[in-house]
Amino acid sequence: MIRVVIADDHPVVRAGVRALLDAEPDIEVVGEAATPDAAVALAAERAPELVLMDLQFGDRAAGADATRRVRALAAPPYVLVLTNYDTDGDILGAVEAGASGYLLKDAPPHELLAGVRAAAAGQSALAPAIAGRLLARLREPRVTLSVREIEVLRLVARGASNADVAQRLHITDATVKSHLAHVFSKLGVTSRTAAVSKARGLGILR
Amino acid sequence: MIRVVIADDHPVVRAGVRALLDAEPDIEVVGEAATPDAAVALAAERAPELVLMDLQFGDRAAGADATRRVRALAAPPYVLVLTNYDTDGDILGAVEAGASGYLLKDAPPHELLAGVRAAAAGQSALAPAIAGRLLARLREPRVTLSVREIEVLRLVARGASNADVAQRLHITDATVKSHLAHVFSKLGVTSRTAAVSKARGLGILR
DNA sequence: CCTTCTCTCCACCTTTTGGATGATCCGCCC
DNA sequence: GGGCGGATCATCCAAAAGGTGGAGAGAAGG
Repeated sequence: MIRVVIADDHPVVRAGVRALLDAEPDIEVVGEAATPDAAVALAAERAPELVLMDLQFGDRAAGADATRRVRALAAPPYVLVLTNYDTDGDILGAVEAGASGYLLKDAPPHELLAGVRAAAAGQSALAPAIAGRLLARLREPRVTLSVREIEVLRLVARGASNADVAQRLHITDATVKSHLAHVFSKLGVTSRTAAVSKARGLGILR
Repeated sequence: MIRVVIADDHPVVRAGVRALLDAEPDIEVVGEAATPDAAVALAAERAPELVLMDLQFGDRAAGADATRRVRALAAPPYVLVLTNYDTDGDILGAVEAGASGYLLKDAPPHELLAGVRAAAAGQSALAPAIAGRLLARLREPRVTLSVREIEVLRLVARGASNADVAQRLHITDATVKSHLAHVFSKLGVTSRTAAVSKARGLGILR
């Protein structure tokens, strides 16, 4: 019997997953959590084999953090991430946090069940679409922006001009341009708007 | 007995809504649809009192269109929109398409049930958070971009220069600038990046 | 200790973008 | 038919953004 805890802030989704899992003779849902904190507490208390974790709690990507904390427990259950959207940043964050697998909510039920059984057995369960993305990511040279560069880019993404950014960060606009030039170079683009677009796609900006 | 059709591309969500509704003695789920087309067909065939419609099918906001088609049927069932995100554009589109109500998937079950019963009775069912947004929107002067303007803005959002846009749309860059000038004016901004940012916030761009 | 990075900062010059203004054409509505 | 808004283009000018190059400070590592 696979004991499962469901962590998702959407009651509808919890009910759906529970309905799907309860119909299986070898799977038992032993708890539901609506918040990351509750998820960690439940995982510690009920000691399930598996936690089905949503990545988006509220508007935050707090699921990755919760995954990390669950995996840090004394007898860590496996964590299977279940989410509806699939930006590269989310995936990477979840895997780094110790998730055993990554499924999309629009996956057919049999795929969900297969993922649960695989994860509970200690195997990896990646949705095919996700696996492809991860591989693509590995092939690409890792793009790392410095803290300052991200700071600048975030302001730019909100529509700030170089002068705005300079003022807000207490630097000259020449420096802002310099940071942006580096960002452009790293991202392989030639304009601020393109940089923002690409950074979004890479999960650097939300 | 309230007869309901569920339209959502996520099997998990369908199972969840069905589980919640099936537990009620006065509600009967008479069909599930995974695509907009299937939703319209089912609505015509089963003649439910109510269609619970997701807005996001795949990556498109095809739910609004499906809502419109359902409301155009001979004996139109009420449509209750059930979605997880709440950008202003989506809300407005759904209401304009003839939706009786708008609920969020993170709403507690009793709110969902209340919404279903209200909508089936012909009343309006708006989640409080949504109602507030709509009011805020009404206070603001209506921002409407023309098809062409959105087309231009979408390319700009991907990092295209004026020349790129001009080439892709087979117009001169003077025209591109003209369109963008109008967009800036309508959105109350002075730069392309700010326009993209604001348009995203308003739900004009995804 | 010295090299080598990275991050931060800045100045000069060129290209792109935005602002202002005006004009033509077309489809739609009263 | 006249008015209106959308789409198209043009020109001129000012401002913002991008390209290039360099310099200092501190961390990493031989």
